[in-house]
Amino acid sequence: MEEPRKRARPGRAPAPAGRTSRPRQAEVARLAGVSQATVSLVLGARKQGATISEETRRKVLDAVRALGYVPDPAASRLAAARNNLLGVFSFTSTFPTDVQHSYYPFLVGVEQEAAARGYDLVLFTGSSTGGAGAAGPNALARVRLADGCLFLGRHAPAEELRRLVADGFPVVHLGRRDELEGLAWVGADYISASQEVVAHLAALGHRRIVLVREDDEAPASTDREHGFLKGLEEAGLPGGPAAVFRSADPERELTAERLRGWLDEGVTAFVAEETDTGDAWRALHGAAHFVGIDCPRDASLALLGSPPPDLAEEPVPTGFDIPRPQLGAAAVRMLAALVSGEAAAEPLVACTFRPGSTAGPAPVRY
Amino acid sequence: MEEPRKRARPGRAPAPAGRTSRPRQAEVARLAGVSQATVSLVLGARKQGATISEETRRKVLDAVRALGYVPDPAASRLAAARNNLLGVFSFTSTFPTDVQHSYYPFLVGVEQEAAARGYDLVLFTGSSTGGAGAAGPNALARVRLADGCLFLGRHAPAEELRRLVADGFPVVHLGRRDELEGLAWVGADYISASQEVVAHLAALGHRRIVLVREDDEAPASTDREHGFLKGLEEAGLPGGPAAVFRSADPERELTAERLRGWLDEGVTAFVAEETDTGDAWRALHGAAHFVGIDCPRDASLALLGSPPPDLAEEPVPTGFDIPRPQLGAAAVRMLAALVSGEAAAEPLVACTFRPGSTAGPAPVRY
DNA sequence: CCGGATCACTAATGCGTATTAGTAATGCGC
DNA sequence: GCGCATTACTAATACGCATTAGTGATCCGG
Repeated sequence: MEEPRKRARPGRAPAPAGRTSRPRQAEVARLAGVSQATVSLVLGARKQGATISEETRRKVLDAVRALGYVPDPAASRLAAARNNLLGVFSFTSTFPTDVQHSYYPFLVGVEQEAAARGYDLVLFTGSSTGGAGAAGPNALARVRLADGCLFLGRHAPAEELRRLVADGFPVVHLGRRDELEGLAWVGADYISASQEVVAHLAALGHRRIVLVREDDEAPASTDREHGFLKGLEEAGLPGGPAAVFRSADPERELTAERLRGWLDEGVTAFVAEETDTGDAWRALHGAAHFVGIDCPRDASLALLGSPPPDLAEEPVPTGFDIPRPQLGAAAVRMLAALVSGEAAAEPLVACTFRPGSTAGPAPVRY
Repeated sequence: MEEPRKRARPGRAPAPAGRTSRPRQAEVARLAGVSQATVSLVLGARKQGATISEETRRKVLDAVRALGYVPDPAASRLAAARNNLLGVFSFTSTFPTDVQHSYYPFLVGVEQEAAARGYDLVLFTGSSTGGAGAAGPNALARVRLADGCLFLGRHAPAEELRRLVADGFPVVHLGRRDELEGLAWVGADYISASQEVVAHLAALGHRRIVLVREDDEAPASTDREHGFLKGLEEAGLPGGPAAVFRSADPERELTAERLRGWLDEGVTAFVAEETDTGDAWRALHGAAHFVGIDCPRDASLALLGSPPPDLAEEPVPTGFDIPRPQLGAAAVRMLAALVSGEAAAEPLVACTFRPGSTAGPAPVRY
């Protein structure tokens, strides 16, 4: 009878005998007198299924301790088909030298929430993807090594994001982003927060309020205007285009004369939006100062967001704070939900009202 | 004839058909019309062995791009290879709410250097209690997923670090750490920097200089003292215990009287070490102010490091800056060297002398 | 035109753990 | 004492990639 030709065994070269490598589940199993599968079951502590006798469990755990067994994360993650890695992508450096413009406040929340859920974070930057893979149309390909990815900043290229989303790769954008169909995002609820600020002013007796905003169409701007107008309506105050001033260089600047004009018309409160540059607030603040307004007494000011760093020393503006850490945490929650296929989490995060000291009772007119 | 009983096939449940999962090498191979092994060979670009025709290589790479294939890091690691990931582990939160104590400045350099070398960073958060890594005795096990790991802060548990090192896992500690045999580290060269500051003072004519330090034995402290004394010796100035003052509560505080005493003895320059709290500098600065010293004229002050944030507004102290980003970069270089088995890189990073305005010519004594 | 060498690839592993089908052993009801 | 459940395990995968022995094919020298 023809003995089947003994095929040689390809594959990995045998490990060098010298080094005592760290123990595997197989060694633990041998020592405990059980099978490798049993060791895995004892250690896994899975919710359902297998039942293990108390004695076996003890034997296994003793062996684990005796050998100092530590599971190999690579193997665990491979077998579980889950890396427990969440990507964090920012097109610019995640840690820019200029701390002011960094994503630091978001990362605080991202890190916490990720840690709480047992995820580790992989940091990708525009430059890092250039290292491993070409920075071509597939610059974002490398993020696929994670189970899902969080995108910071508005510079994430739409085409590539679309591709990831289309492939079913879990993606969450930090900051509202509606133009991209199917892209999950989390953002701050500027509408409610702005509305609340107006309500506050109205409660203080202000009957005419003007919003100063910049002339762009970012969602963050339109949301604030929306909330502002909603707040006016709710309080039964005059809204409409007259209540909103769009500053634009050089035609329409927020001049001292313009401010005086408003005051003469009976406007007693002014609201500025927050932008990257803080220009709206700076202009409003500057004009008010120039005109010589005694801020909480003659007229009230409010800021829909936080002041720019250079104005941080001034009296705290009435307005709201964007809870950046919570935003980061919410983004992680949503990403985790997508990764595990659960129902999507809440995309909007509430801002917190900041009383500040630039708003007071409306001046009494005789 | 008895057909051998068709044994059912245990193992993993089939993947849910709905979701298009990330592409595998197998899919790439199918698309390119080659075997999975060929894909691996093309992508691996290993030094020796297999030769691949130019055409096949092109077909494979095209397929890789078309599918957006990215290797699974866990699988790569398990197959005893690299995954181009470097871990960053901090026992405390990497992004603490308190920005002052953050590792941010280091991370700036870490990220840059890692990106430049084609590595991505994985943030392993030590504070993670739930989820994947229970905070038990094996909190550090997760880092083995990466090719190597950088440890920040002095809280990394020695036992676990020792274990990693013993297993030959590449580890670099940011900050000197001699007590752990075989642990690689990078640190700032406090000795040379301190010596340089003393040399500067000596060149300005100061003949008696006193070091004010706190009463602990951290390497950062002893190094500075070492460099200080070395500087004195080099300049032919009196050293010995009398030149060093260890402040300790409540017995030995840096009082105004003590300072006056030194001045009377002919001391014309004072040097403080930098610590987490900045207490040494604060005490020295405060006492000098209290005594009414006109700083660069009556006596010179120097700080071996950077001032605490609350004293940042004061005149810039003469001393040196710790180049934190460069330290981070150096740590990555060393880690990369360990990972690739090259010769170890330089562990010491030079500090940069900061002229400042608190040191001037020694006052002339008549 | 045949033996050996080189080339270009593929088949068949192994890495260490998680999962699941299967299987003895025991308990239980009637 | 026979079926049926339950309990407590184990055998046999699969996960995705790297590695290596092997296999045709082609080339080359004599």
